[in-house]
Amino acid sequence: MSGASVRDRRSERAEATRREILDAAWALVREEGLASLTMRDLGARVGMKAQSLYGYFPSKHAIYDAMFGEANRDLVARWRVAAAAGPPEPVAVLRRRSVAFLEFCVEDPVRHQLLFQRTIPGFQPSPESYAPAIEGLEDLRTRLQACGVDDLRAWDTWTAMLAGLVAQQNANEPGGDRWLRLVDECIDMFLAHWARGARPEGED
Amino acid sequence: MSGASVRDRRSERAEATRREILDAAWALVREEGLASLTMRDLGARVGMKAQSLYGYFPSKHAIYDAMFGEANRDLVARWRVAAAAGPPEPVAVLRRRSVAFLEFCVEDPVRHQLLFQRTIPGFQPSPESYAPAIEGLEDLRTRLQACGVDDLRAWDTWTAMLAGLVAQQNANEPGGDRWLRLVDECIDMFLAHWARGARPEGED
DNA sequence: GTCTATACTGTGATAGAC
DNA sequence: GTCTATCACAGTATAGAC
Repeated sequence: MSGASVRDRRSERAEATRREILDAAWALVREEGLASLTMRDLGARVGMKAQSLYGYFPSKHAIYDAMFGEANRDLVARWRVAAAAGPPEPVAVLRRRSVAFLEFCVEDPVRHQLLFQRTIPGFQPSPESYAPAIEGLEDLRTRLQACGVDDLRAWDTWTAMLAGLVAQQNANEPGGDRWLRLVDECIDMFLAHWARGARPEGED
Repeated sequence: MSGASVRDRRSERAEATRREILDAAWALVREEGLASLTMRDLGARVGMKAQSLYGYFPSKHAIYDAMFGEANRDLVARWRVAAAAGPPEPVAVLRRRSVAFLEFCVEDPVRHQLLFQRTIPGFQPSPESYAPAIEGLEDLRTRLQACGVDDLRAWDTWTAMLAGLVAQQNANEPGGDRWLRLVDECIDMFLAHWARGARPEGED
C-alpha cells in the first residue's frame, strides 16, 4: 500500500532527523558542558530554529532522556564486547569488564555525568532509558559470583570502588590515567578480601 | 574615632546580612537542588528584591563560592574534631576521620555536590575558598603515613574508595547507610593490602 | 549608602500561520 | 515541518528614589 509506504518514509526521515539532533546535542554538551545545552544552540547546530526541535522531541528533558538511553545501551554493548574479547576465566572477564567500564566513563566525562550524577534539575530518566543499567548490574552480579564473590556487601563495595576510581579520575585529572591504572591492583585488593576462600572462616 | 566606629557597625551589619543570605541560599539549594538556585527566590527568602543581593555579593557565582568556602572549612573542622575525639592510635584516628568524612558528605548531598562535583556551568572556586581542601589532603597523607601507608598509588586508591562510597550512597540511596556502613570493612581491606608489612616483599 | 524600578539579554516552551 | 510571534522567567546591570 502506498499509504503505508509514505508513512514509513516520513517516519524514517523523522528518525534520521532525531538522530541528527542527538548527534549535535552530544557534540554541544562535550564542548560546553551538560548543563549548558540550550535549545537555541542545538537548533542552530542542525539548521533549525529552536522551536522546530519540538517537532522531534517534546521537551529538552526528552532529549536528555534519549541521550541517557543511548549511553546506557552503548555501555552494555561495550561490556558484551569486553566479556567476549579474551579468555573466559571469570576473573579475566571481570578485569576486562572493569577496564571497559572505566574507559567508557573516562573517555566521555559528560556522558558519565549524565549517566551517574543526577545534576540536571528535574531530570529523571524514563524506565525504558534506564532498563539497560539494570541488565548490566544483574550481569555484574553473576560475574562476581563466578569469581567466588557472593555477598551483597561485596557487590556494593565493588560498585563503590569502581565508581570512586571514575569519580576521582574525571574530577581531578580528566583525560588522564592516574586513577585508571589503579584498577588491576584494586581488583587484587578486592578479591583478596572478598573472594570465597580468601578469608579465614572465623575471621569476622 | 567615631568614623571607624561607624564603619565597623556598618560592615558588621553587612556581614550579618551576608550570613543571612548564605543561610537562605543553603536552605534553598537543599530544597530545590544546587542548580535551581535563583537570585529572585533567594531575594524573596530574605525579604529583598533579587537586585539588592548584588549589594552583598557581586554575582551569583560569588554566592556559590562563599558556600564552597564555608563547606570546605566546615569539613576541615569536622576532621579536626574527629581526630581528637578518641584514642590517638593512627588507625583509629584514620577510621574516625573516614566516618566523619562520609557522614559529612551524606548528611547534605547538595553540599557534597558543590564541593566534589563540578556541575555548575562556569563556576570555579576561588583559591581562598579551595585552600582548606589542600590542607585536608595534606593531613590525610600524614594520617596514612602514620598507618604505614606511604605510596602515591595507595593514597589515590584511598581517596577513590571513600569517594566511591559517598557517590554510591548519595546517588542510589540518599539519606541511607547501605554504603556508609561498609566503611570499616573497606578500611580493613585497604590496610591489609597497602599497609607496610601487610604484603610479602616479592609479591608484585 | 542602601534599596527600588526598570530594562537588557537569553532561556524553555506554546500557538498558529503557511 | 518549519516558521513567526509571543510568553514567563532567568541573571545581570544601571539609574534614581529616599
